[in-house]
Amino acid sequence: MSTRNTKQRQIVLDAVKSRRDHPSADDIYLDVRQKDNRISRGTVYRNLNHLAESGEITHVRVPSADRYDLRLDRHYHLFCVGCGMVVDAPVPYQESYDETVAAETGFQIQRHRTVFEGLCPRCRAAAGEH
Amino acid sequence: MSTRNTKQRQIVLDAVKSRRDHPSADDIYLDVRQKDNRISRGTVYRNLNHLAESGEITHVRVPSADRYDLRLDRHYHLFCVGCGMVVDAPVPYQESYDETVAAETGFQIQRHRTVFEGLCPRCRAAAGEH
DNA sequence: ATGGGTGCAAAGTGTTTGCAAGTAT
DNA sequence: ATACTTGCAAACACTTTGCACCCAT
Repeated sequence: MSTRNTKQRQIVLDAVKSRRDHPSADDIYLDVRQKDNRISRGTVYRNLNHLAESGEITHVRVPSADRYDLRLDRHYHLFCVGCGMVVDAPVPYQESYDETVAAETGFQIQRHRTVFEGLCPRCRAAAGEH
Repeated sequence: MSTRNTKQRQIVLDAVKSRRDHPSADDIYLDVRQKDNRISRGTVYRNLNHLAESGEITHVRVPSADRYDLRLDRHYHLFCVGCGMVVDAPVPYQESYDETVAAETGFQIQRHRTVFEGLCPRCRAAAGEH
């Protein structure tokens, strides 16, 4: 056997699934501590890695700290450089890119990750009023 | 005045411009030490940040450590998950995405970053021979 | 029973920063 | 002369890990 269903792993998975805002590992840690205040950060990180590797959650790379996502389909993200908010991007994953790049480079492509950078409406307004 | 041409900054810029392999800050630090063995890591990091902000070099976000690029036009990258090698991707930057996403989300988009993940030919071969 | 999982704390990585001294303008 | 820069080392933020104990299978 190589995977066990521990109480901690389940709590971490539930925590990710109950949020729509692309939480960081520390966000999850804080949520998880509400349910069981003896879970350690190490356990949260280990389980997030494990769940992401096994495909039960998705891991999103953005500046400062990685985020986690309950969506399993491939999609892009927007990152607000003002406040760090992450949201899903309304453009489809371009599967053809992976084939094109593989064919032209000889790489065996697994996926690509796209992150749009800019200011969310709120931060834009805040920046605008100088 | 807000920008000075120090010997250190010039050496860092030259170091980035003399490489085609998307070096990390530490790679640049090591190169730079060949020319002047008193330059500190802090100075290298500060100058890389400064040069990237002023648009004289480009900064590439990939796992483990950021890289720097002498190319100034927007383009995508490939990252080998086996050896960490970074190369330019042979697909064009999709400017229309930025407009679409801005229009649909209300974000003020500055750019998007795309990184393809996979195995380079060498690592693929190494993995293949099991 | 057995080997993956946990809690804890320490150790890593990569990067930033406070400070006093140095230097480009 | 002024204020941006530097070198140094300490501090940071995020994440991983060694170890002894624990528990799901």
